[in-house]
Amino acid sequence: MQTARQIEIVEAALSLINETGIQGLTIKNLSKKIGISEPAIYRHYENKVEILVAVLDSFSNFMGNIKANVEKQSGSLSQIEAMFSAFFKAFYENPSLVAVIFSEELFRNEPRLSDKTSEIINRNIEFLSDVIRKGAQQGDIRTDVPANHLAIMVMGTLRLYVKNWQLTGAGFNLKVEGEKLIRSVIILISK
Amino acid sequence: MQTARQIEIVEAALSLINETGIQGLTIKNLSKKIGISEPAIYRHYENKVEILVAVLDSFSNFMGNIKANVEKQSGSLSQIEAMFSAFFKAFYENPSLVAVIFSEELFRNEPRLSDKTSEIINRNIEFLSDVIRKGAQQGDIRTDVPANHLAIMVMGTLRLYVKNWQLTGAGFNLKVEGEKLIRSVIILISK
Amino acid sequence: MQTARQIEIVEAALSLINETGIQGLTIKNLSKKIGISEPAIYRHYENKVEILVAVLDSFSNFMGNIKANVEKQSGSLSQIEAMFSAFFKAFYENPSLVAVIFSEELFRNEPRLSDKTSEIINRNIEFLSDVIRKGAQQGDIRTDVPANHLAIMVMGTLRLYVKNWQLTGAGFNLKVEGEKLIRSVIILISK
Amino acid sequence: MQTARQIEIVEAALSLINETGIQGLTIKNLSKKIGISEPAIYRHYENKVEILVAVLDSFSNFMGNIKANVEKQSGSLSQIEAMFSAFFKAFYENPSLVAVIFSEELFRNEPRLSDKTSEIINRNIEFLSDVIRKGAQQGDIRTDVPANHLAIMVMGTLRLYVKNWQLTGAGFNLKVEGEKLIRSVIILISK
DNA sequence: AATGAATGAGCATTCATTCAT
DNA sequence: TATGAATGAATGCTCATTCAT
Repeated sequence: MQTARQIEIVEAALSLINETGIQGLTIKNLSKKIGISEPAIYRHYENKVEILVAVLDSFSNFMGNIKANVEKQSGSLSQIEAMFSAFFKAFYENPSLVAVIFSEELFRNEPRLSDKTSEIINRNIEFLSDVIRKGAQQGDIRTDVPANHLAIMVMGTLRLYVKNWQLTGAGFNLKVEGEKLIRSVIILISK
Repeated sequence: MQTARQIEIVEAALSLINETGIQGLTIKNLSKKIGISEPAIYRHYENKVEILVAVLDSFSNFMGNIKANVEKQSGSLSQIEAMFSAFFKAFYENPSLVAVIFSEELFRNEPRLSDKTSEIINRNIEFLSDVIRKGAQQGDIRTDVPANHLAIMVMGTLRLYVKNWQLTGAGFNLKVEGEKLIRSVIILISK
Repeated sequence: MQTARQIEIVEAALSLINETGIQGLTIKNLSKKIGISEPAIYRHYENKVEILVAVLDSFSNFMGNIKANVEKQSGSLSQIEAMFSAFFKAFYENPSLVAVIFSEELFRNEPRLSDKTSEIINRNIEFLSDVIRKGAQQGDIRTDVPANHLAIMVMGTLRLYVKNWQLTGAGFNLKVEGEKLIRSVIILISK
Repeated sequence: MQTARQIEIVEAALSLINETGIQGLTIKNLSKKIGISEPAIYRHYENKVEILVAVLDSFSNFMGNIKANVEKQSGSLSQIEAMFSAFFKAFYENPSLVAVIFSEELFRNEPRLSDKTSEIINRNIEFLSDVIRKGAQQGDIRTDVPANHLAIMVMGTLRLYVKNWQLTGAGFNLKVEGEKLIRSVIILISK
């Protein structure tokens, strides 16, 4: 379980990553943002890597929640639609998350972080593959293309779209425009 | 024009990024790799940002070359196929490039770098959109989905696939497996 | 008088010094070893110096006990023999003590500690000098060499031998080998 | 070979150890003493341990020189006498060395340093044992006590005496009083 | 008697960059 | 064209100690 301070630290880290990139996530900036001294941070997390692990874990949980909700939907296409919607909504409301999902390059030096990162990506693709496979069995999704290829396409589309949104400085309405993209994706993978 | 030393520096930077991530690209490491002193670097590039600009420029040129070749192909689907093939081949033979294409997160602090980065991404999507639009006009590519959506899907698929290849430590044959993915993509976007 | 907790702290400090050197004696390590919080330490000792003073005092007491027992022996040579024996036995059974006896270098900054340290050394030499002087008067110990010189030799021999034993990682049997050394020392100083 | 700056750093380290103990040997103090910035130190030594290694090496060389001179003497007793004399003279003129010879306790955490330290001690005892053994063969030194015991006694005497001199704050004339101690030692080990 | 939370001061080290040669 | 020497600013982290509870 996380203490209130730990949650506060993770949130501060998240928004710091969002504002200034991972490079800006220093213990000094973190402590300044929270309004405590630098050593105080170490009372709550053993070191910086542990904080990033917590950030990734919170992101992982957040993903898990989305999936849990998505699975309640009936029909694979509806599930994928719901998944995209949930993602876009979450990123729209909490842009900090975008920075995390694309921080893999920065975590490369620390095995614990890079492992967690690729684990998250793979779990998402795995999940999507399952959904698609079921949809194919039920006759909703096309079968002339392997399910894992479809999964990569769907996930890759999502990622690039969100990334672009971030690069434009949230220059378009991710929720609204995203809905349109979803429909295009659905058309493409439907039988 | 670039001097021999400048090219050497850019190449060293590229392979350093590949081996140790952007974090490992320090002037010290760079000079050690080339076998000159640290200040000597500054004889050839004004500062570190300038080196990264040169890295991105060389990547941009490399992209331009691919596109020029691709345009010689007749038929939009063949062009997309050729583009994918060329990408996979290039990344396969020169994995350092992968690190650069996903380094956006690290360039965020430096406007010149982040601009160049998003410019590269957008140019690629733009190019793909054009190709797709033409293909749609010629009746090769489906028209029930906007061209720019298709472009994002195609480009997003490519990116995520290459990223995954990198994350697995080049754990599968990008060229061979990539060809299969191309075929799936072609199936999806064909009329 | 010392409370149970105070004794516990001194003992923990002693074994911490033995395991990791004086550098490893931090309030954090100390509290971890005892199983209480860091501030709790300050309930029992005003500060770290006070703990070290207590450690030195306990060492001083331990020395005093040895001497008291030694003085019951009749004959100076037997007393010296007994003293050596007692030392070797004590260090053998409680290697932590060795670290303390050679920690002078680290106590230099704190006058209270360095004073206590040199006081312990001097008291030992003084004690030995007395024993030797008496032995000389009784005709057991040679008189062609000043008693205080003999005392330094005897004490110096003891220290270096114990130090070596520590440096070898208790690589030989201090009690058994020590007995042989005692005999050599006795031969040398006997009349 | 050492550069002028490296020698300067080692000497500054040595005198810093002498003045404030090993605890006072920080990069900050070191750079302040030399009059350069902290990072400048790292241009000349890779890290702090490397500086301490250099300090120990210079001490080791200094010991080697003494021994080389000592071996020119004819007769084991003269050699031991000369060795003591040289030691006392060196410590008297350069008290910083005393701090180093007794810093073992502080080097315990760093294997490279603790190894070097015990190597120096053992080499000295070894050297003395050899000298004594030869003296015994030539009939100058007593044979009723093992040579290595005599070596430990001689070396231990030296160490404790020098230590005491340091603890008294150079409160007596090490050279003059030392000569007297040498004579006592010689008397004891002579046949 | 004990603790969770916090802190000022300090530490070794790294970084991009500059300057005299 | 290159280098040895240097630096200001920063980084992650540790330490002994304090304070409110």
